[in-house]
Amino acid sequence: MPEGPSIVILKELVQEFKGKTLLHIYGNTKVDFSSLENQKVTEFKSFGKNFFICFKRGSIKIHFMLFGSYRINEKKDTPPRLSLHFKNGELNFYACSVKFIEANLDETYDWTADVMNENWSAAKAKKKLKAIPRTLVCDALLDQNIFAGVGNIIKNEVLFRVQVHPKTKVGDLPPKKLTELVREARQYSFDFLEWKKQYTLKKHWLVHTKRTCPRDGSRIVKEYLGRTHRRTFFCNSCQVFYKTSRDQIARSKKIKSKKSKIKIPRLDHQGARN
DNA sequence: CCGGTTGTTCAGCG
DNA sequence: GCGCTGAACAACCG
Repeated sequence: MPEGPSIVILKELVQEFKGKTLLHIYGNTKVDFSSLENQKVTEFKSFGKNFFICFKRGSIKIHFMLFGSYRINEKKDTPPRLSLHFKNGELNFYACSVKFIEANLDETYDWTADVMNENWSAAKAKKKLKAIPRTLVCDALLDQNIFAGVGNIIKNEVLFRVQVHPKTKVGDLPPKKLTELVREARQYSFDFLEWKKQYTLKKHWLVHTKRTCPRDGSRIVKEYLGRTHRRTFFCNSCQVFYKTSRDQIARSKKIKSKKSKIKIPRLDHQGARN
């Protein structure tokens, strides 16, 4: 449920409650929302993996984390974290993080960072990436300040699509590849949205949970990579491990300064395959 | 029945 | 006080 496109689907599914008056709200959340009763839902919004139910006096922020779920006009057997009742139906949320935001959402979030948003800015994403050259691309794609909405599946699929090895550092990407990566993060998210709606998302996975590469038939590698050790699937022969010569020089200088005579061979710009 | 996970926060460490 | 890391949390599927 949790990646950005799934939240966009939720937003579309609840439109019948837009403008409707909240008659009753309850749940096992610690936050008290009773003051929102008899208030009208002004809007539903999404930012990355966050879902918002907006009222004049503030917004309920829902994050589904890994296990959250929802039901529209039906209930699950377990008690809801939050349940909203309207004249025309009900909205139930389970096992999710719930918060109340009083501040104006437009001023709280950088909407240019949301890959599903109409205000998404590829240029700003590139600028943010250039500021963190030593970060691995697999971590950069999961950075919600740069690619809000991108999750682990999208990360894996995007890296395969642009043929970049997950351990490549952001600063080692050739400029064209950087551009491609940023474009694909948004593009794949919209493909994800369409396939999810058609219930054919899994069928379209190229590497995520796969065992063989659809491109050259070689074995797909599964490793737990990056700062948060997330499941990463990739093809070692198709996805290029970029390493700039600058990196190589810096390393060889360091070694030389320690009186070592070992010469580090310079790699060309295409870099070494792992 | 157990192991694993589409994610984030936060305590505890150096 | 920072940046980093692993633990904790949660529910459902195979």
